[in-house]
Amino acid sequence: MKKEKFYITTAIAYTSHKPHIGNTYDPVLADTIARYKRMMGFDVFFLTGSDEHGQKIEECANAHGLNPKEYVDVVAAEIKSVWDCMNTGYDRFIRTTDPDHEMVIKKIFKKLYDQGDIYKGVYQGKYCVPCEAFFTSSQLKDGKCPDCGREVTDASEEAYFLRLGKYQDRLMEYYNSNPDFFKPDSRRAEMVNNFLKPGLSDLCVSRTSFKWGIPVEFDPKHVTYVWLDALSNYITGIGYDPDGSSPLFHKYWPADLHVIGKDIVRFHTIYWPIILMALDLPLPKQVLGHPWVLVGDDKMSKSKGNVLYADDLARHFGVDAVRYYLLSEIPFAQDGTITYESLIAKYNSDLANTLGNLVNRSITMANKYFEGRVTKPEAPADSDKDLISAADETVKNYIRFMDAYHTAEAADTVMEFARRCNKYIDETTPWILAKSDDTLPRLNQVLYNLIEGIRILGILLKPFMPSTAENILGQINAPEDKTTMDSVTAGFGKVDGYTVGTPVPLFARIEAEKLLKDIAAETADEGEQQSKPENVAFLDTIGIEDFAKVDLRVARIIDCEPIKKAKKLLKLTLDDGSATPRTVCSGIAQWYQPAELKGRSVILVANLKPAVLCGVESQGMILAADDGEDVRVIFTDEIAPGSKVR
RNA sequence: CGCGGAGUGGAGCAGUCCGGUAGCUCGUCGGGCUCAUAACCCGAAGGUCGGUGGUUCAAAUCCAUCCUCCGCAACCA
Repeated sequence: MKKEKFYITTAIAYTSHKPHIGNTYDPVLADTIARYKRMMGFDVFFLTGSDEHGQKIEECANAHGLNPKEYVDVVAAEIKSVWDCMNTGYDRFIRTTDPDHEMVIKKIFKKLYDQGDIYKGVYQGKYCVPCEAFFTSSQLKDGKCPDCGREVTDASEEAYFLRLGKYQDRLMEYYNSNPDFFKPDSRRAEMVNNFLKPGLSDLCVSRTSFKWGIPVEFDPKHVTYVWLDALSNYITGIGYDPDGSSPLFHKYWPADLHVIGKDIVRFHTIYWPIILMALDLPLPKQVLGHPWVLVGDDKMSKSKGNVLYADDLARHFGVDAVRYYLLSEIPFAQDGTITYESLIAKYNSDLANTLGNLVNRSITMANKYFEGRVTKPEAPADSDKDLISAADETVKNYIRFMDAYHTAEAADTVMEFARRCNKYIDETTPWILAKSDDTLPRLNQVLYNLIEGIRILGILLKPFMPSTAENILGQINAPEDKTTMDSVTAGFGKVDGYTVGTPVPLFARIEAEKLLKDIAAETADEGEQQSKPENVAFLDTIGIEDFAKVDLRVARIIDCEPIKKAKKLLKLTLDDGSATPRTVCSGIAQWYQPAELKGRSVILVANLKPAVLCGVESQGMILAADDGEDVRVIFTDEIAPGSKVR
């Protein structure tokens, strides 16, 4: 029988920095789904990789004194090693700098251009300078910027655009006829309301402002801009070619599942399908936009010092424990959190106590009472029926949850059965059965049921913890053909007998206090080198006359209030030494309360062209230091308003 | 009035569509057991299900309204 195919992908990781545990969730989740599908008999292709172009890479490379290619080689290798460390069994790790990818992107660009889906646009009278945004004439409100209502101006930069409007109705139809396209479904409304209903604006697919990208062949000033380049990895990675694709492509496309973070759902459910429609290719069947992994209540950030890396965690807890944590503790549709404390708690209770101890005590008893040998009883005892039906239920529920990609519920189901097995030991009291020869047959039966239960656990855990599963099945010496999903769906009691090996604890219990102390000591060492600002390239040298054009002076904050509707902005009223108060908007609301700013003096850029932000005119800006995560306003209290800053 | 999600015992979550004794894991306390990794098993305490008002014999669940948090969009001159 021909196997059904299953093509699964992850988002490709951006090569600007080493991926943290949140970034690592994506490939781990996809890997688990891929392993599950393989186990269920699918012919799986699993693609992951790295996204390596763009201005930011150019800047990062610059800051490290490397050329972009040298830089991405280093980071891509780092990403790959983290993925490998987490035991992700991908079939290809594609890099957007791979020659085959670059070649095909050029062809795609050309093809879409030739057929009129990509056109060269010029920002003629449709560019709002303050908003730094491009608008098509249909988007303008009374001929003015729809965002700020100001005049739009001519701009000279040209770029290529992908026509999206043309495909919008077809996309909506696709949503409607494929109710499972969005996972979880709640993302659908967000996309339809925010983007489809207002009408799609064309997508900019080229840039001239930086060089590190795939050149547009027929117009070398331009490089391909991120989304066309990055998204296309899903087809270039398996051999798409406008001039004739590989057998691999014909076999696996369309993708069955794109596993991505919720922040890029928009690109995968709007732009990507439209690119595919333009290429006349079938659309992916499902997009799973998973939530984020937070540390405590916060997003991970360098300056907060709360960044966790998968390889560090794996060093302390083992790869499988980290995988298990991510898969069982991150909810399907809500952000989850990870901390050392919660990881330790989960590790001890689920892995060491419930699962590890069950395996250990069962094998120990088999060795102690029967020298490792247990045989299949003739018929199950009445009192065992509950255990056996629990096993069957577990398998059924597990499959149901895994088919829906609800790994946390599936893991829960597995642990529930492990607990049921532990309870079974108390119910049957093997140590009492061992005291009399009369009850030895019953003892054999009990242990057989236990080992059989452990076999099922081992198989179900394969997608979650590959090496632990192998370890479990190895310790009970499960016959090769009885380590498959088929052997489990066939029902309980399909092994004739076991000769178990020596018990080796799967997960040693962790002493929380001690480990936390060690980790604290370790991070303290690193702390000194940490909290470096994000690498930003230095700008070209300017003359003093250029600097002199900037009118910097001291201003006192006489009033300060938040701007409703703007999360980041505070509205400052300044005394700049002149008679009239001046209004300035500043994006510091995350870091400063209005009350703590009133009365303080800051440095004002006084001759900056005014701009309207969220409906408030801002006449200048104030200076603040920004390391990419944290922001500190520069205060100059004690100096009179209006004083010159040089 | 931009769009959407969430608020349930100390913690993390389920239950809400299709009203009817509030459930799970961890933690705490008490007990049991000794095969096992101070593990395992049983039991108990702990919640006016964000507030208020309404519909109903009956509301965590339906309706209205308010509060708080989060994401997307906009916005860091």
